[in-house]
Amino acid sequence: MKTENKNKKIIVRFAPSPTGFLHLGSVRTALFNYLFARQNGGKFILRIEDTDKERSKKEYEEDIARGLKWLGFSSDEFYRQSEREDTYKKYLKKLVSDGKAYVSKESDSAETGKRAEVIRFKNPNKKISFSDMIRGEIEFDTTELKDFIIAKSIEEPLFHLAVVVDDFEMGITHVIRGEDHISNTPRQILIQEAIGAPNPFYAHIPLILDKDRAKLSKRKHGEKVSLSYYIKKGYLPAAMANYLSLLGWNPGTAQEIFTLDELIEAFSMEKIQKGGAIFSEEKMKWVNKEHLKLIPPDDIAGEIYKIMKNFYDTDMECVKKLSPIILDRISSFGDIADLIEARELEYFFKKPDYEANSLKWKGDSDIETTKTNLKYALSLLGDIPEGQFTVDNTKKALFGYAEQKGKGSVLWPLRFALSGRDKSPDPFTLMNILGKKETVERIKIALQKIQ
RNA sequence: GGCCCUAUCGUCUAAUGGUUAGGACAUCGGCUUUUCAAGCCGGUAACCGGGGUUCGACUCCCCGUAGGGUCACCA
Repeated sequence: MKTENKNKKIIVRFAPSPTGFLHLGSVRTALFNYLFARQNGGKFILRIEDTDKERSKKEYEEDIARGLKWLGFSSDEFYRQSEREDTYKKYLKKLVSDGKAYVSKESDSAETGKRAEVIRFKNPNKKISFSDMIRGEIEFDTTELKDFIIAKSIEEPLFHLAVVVDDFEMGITHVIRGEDHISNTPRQILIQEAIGAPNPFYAHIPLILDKDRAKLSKRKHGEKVSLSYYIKKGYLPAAMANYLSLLGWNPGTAQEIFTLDELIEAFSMEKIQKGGAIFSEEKMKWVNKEHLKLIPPDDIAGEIYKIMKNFYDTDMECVKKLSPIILDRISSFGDIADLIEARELEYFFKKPDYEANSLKWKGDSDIETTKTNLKYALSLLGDIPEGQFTVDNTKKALFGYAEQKGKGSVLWPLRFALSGRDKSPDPFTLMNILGKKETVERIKIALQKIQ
């Protein structure tokens, strides 16, 4: 049954229906199609399957286009099925006149609201088998499919007819789609045979599953199945593609972090998994963080600045200092807003407010020790010139004393005086960011609080 | 329920008849300029069950079991 298209240019298509926001499963289908096309110098076609006029919405089509653009999956051709009805009509007419399809009178249309007449495909009732590139030989007995409906009327084709006609006319060589389409394949092959179209190669990729091992569905999981949710969360397009590629595929090496170009290079159909894979936001966060590390520091600072300036009166110079400690604490840009909301960054912009008792290290018996240490630290810091408040210099100045008196006893009060929080970066980093003047002021305030 | 697909640590996966069953995420310990975060080091953790085939099965075959997909005038 295999068609002789080995030497032809590879042409694939991503064919979503605009009946909802771009779904993660669709994104991965698009990704595999895109990678396969680009790797083989083939064509990647985007085809909007909007034959269902009731459910198709322009905003969903726009969401699909926006998502693909964001991911960087450029398409070579674009089609909208709603604009190709003349073509389907031509095939439908031919099918009917050839006796391979017929207009069927339906009963009980009055109660169900369904049409009195539809076009049914005349099922030859035979066994259909095809070789799936991922699963191997699959056989169906089409008898149970009966004479299935291929169009509501000569003007209104349905899914199976439109798909087969388009794949034929567009010269699709490989149909790469979700496993949920396996059972649609025999119907489509039947139609291919009826219109004299060659059979494309098929590759049915496993589904993306939820924690309960069920298909990721909008109904059950809401916005988390939509790409737009992750765009909003500040994930990187390359990380998204990277993580999704790892769901149901592996490169055959230990490499896990890939740019899109590296993915195009490494991709292979043979390495696609057969079983469904559970989506893990945890691992995706890790992949995103790895991609974050690949970005030049100044670019990261730029992104952070864009977000920070909405909350604090700050400038690029300040953000560049803050950037490394923020990067350590986020896995996507969306986490920055969370950090700000949790007031984790507030003390960089405004003097902290806290109880004097918090300054005391848990190992010290009384706050007098805290006071002594803070005072002495202040004097040590005083020797460092204004512009040279680097991590190294402050460390050099304080460390001997800290080791002598106990690191916790010296360093904790210092850190707390600067941040006012139980959790923060270490005092040396804090001093470097705050600068000498602010550091000295905050230590003096701490000393006053103790009295 | 019919038809179809699938089955290795909690999760994503490697292994293409011979391995102490490997890696990654998560988790748990430890380390670090004694809070976090990040980083580094280490630990726990898997071949669904039963039959074959074979000198030898995670790997091949069969039967179970479990999970999933699909059964529209949606796509």
